[in-house]
Parts: sequence; C-alpha cells; structure tokens
Amino acid sequence: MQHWLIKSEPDVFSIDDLAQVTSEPWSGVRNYQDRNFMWKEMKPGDLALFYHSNAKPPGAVGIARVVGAPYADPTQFDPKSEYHEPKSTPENPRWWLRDFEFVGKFPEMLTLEALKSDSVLCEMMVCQRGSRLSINPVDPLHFKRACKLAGWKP
DNA sequence: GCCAACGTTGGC
DNA sequence: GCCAACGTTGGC
Repeated sequence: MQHWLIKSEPDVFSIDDLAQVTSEPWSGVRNYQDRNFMWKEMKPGDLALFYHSNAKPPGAVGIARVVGAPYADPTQFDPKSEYHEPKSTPENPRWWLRDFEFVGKFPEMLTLEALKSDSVLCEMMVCQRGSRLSINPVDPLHFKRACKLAGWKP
C-alpha cells in the first residue's frame, strides 16, 4: 500500500465535509503531476493524510482512503464549470480523478508547524519551501509517525 | 495583502 | 526551443 497527502482548502471542502459523505470525487485538480498520481499511481485502499491548506493554521487533520478506479473528471467537459477543459473529449480526457472516503479525524490537528519542527517529518514534501503539489506521495514511515504524533490509532 | 516558487502560455 | 509574461499556490 502507498501513502499520500491530499490538500484541501477547508473553506471549500474540509475533513468534516468528508465525514458527511459516502465518498468525494477529487475534482478540479489541474496539475499534471497531481493527475498522474491519481491516474496511475494510486491504488484502492491507499491511505492519505487529509491536509488543510490556506487555513489558520494549516496542517493535517485526518485520514482518507482511495476508493475505486480512476475516471475522467466530469468538470472538464462542462462548459459552465470553472474547471472546463476545451481540449478534453470523453474519448480522450485530459484530467483524471479518484474518489476518497473518510477514515478518521485526528483528535487534534497536526499543524504544519509541528511537522516542520519534528526531526523526521520535516523531510516531508509539504514542509519544503515552494511545495505546491496538491497531492504528495508520503513515505510509509512518515505516515506512521504523523499518525502517532496526532494521537490517531488505525 | 504580500511575495516566493514554479508551472503554463505564447510570441518569436 | 527559448524565454518573458503571466497565473496560481499557499505560507506568512
């Protein structure tokens, strides 16, 4: 199993929103690296740290799980959507996504500040300057340590 | 609101 | 194929 970190702006979609749905399509991602992670590299059952970006404070707030196979992001075909992609056709879609389901919420948020101040977790991609990917691969040991630090037991 | 980082676009 | 301009992300 692989591990991930997925970023979401809580004003748009928070961990509490995820807890209230069966699963959520991760639509609107328009970065090729992010797309390739969702398209080719994720597997059903993979676990992800759910990270609140553009938040006060930013940080990891819980765990989500990859559900099912990748499929074309429907918003790319919708001319009215802000994520519309004129060059995409249903036969040849450009953007792919996965569904995610809620697994758990941390008893307390694991802030970016806490991640950065940890001697091991400071190596995580999310801690690096200029890291802008909304989906990051996470080392399994980092994932385990983050969960432990957040007081979360699987 | 600022700005650093960095991806994308488009003229040439 | 280069590179300047521009847009976006996201911490602060």
